[in-house]
Amino acid sequence: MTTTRELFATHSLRCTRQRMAVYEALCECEQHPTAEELFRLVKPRTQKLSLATVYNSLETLTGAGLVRRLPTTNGCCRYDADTSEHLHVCFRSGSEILDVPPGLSHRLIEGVPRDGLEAIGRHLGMRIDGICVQLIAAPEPADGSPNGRADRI
Amino acid sequence: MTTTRELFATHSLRCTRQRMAVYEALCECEQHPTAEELFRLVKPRTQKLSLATVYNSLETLTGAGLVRRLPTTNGCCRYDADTSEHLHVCFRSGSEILDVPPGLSHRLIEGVPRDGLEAIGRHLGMRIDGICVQLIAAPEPADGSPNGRADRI
DNA sequence: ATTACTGCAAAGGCTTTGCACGGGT
DNA sequence: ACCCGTGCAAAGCCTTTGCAGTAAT
Repeated sequence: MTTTRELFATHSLRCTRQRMAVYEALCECEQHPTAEELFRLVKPRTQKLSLATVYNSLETLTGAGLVRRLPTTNGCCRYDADTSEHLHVCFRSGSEILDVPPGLSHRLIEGVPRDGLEAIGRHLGMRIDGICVQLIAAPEPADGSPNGRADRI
Repeated sequence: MTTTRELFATHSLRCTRQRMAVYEALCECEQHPTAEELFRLVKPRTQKLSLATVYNSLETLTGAGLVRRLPTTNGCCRYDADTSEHLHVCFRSGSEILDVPPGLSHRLIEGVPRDGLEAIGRHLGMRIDGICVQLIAAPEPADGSPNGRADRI
């Protein structure tokens, strides 16, 4: 078990009270909060914390690779301290993002054909070095309505 | 070949000059533009078009299922008139989104275990009715640098 | 004739930035 | 002692909204 201090040191990050509080709170979050949500969560337990610092910390941590920014469809970023490759479930409402359990995440990510990715990378002159999978969830209709069934995709 | 008029009629959408121009321009786009980019593209060929109307049109078309909003990581939405399930490549810079060729898209999407999705849906009390896959691309390093190789994922 | 859509400009979220101060190394 | 990180408030970007006029059905 490495401490936040050690982890930050490894990445040449200064251990400020605020930055550590932000990171540790994010690590404990099951759902992936927005900057604002994280601020409201961390603020009460931390003296002298501003929203700007939450943004700055998240930016720094993202740059260091300790935090991942999750793409969203409503212009408001969400953050994840689990940087391992795993899937997310997003609600059509855009209200929340959840993790898919590791088992299924792993199964799907293993199913990705490596050679295909490399081919794309070569074609673009880029390196494909990450994958982001979001399952889109909509409210379950009461009856078996004809459209939008689970097998649509 | 159905015309835009017919398509809109099918979805009970009014055929305004602006809305049709926005939709047809988006259909022709290879890359997936932001609202602003689309506006700059359509404006010269369309009399009386405002940016607000581009936003309104995209919102309406998205609601009708003719257009898809692509999640991004920088708080600025991109749009895609191809609503079939396919993969995207996103650059770390956030500057652009490209399509993955249908062949590989299809191969990957077919690899998704349906039973797993259904299990997740049941668990959430939701219906999983879409999937969004983004491959993340970074500039190819000149040498074979140790970290961030294509096989990281 | 009715109703929805448009343009314009203002307002609204989310995020970044400039600057002076304080804290980490 | 040095320099980065912080707080605050202002500015910035993207998007939505209110309203009066216009166009589609």
